[in-house]
Amino acid sequence: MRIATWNVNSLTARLGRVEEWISQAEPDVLCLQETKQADAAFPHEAFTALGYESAHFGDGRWNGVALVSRVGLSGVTRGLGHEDDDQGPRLIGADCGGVRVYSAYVPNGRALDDEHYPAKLLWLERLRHHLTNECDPEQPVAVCGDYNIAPDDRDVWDPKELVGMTHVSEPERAALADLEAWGLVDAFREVYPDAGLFSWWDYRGGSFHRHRGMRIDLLLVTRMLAERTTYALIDRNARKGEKPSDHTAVFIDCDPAGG
DNA sequence: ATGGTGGCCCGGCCA
Repeated sequence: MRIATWNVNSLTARLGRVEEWISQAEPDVLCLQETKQADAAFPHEAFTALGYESAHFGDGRWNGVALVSRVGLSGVTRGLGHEDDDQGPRLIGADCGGVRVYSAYVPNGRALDDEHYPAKLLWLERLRHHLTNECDPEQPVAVCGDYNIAPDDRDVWDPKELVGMTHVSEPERAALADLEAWGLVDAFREVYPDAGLFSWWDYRGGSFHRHRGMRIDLLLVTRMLAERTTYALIDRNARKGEKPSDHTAVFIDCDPAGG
């Protein structure tokens, strides 16, 4: 079972690239972030034509997350299930082929002294509570998306340039560690220990060609799913060519039913 | 050098 995640930075602008990538990579489940669409604008029929079901959670200009699956899609939940979930449509979950899959778009903290920074930490804490309430860490669960956190210094082009900035701060990394303490594993990192493997590159200043990026798009999976993961890839090709997103697609291959 | 690129939708916000 191939599970992929991709922050597409507007699905309206990226639909052609997404259709092309699905046809070529053939994911079983694709988690999308930053669709920047209202539910009524989401192109379900484009995915139907490729043999996929889809579910979306979005309200217009900002944020927006979706699940696209060819192995079933049921039990859809939208949001954090918290009455003060006021940071926009950033989480959608569903049962896909025996795995509870979530597409998550973690808020960007902007800067350590910005009000959005504690809001980001709060959102991550609410995500952990939501998972605790809704899921069993002994079952196959995959929480995939744009975390806007580089888990450690291997995941940024130059840690020295990022001291004091968001995405690398100790509290953000501690929030990620809290999710891992609940029972999640960074599946890509289990396969590749190398530094310099990135999933996002700024549009500005030729960052992609200069290898100035970060690995902030993560597939966090429960232990049993991590143990059944056979392959992982950051598909850099999706960051190349005409009108790319600033993120590329990342996927794992796993066998949730097998050993 | 306090910029730069790209998406929203057309001035300014957001990443």
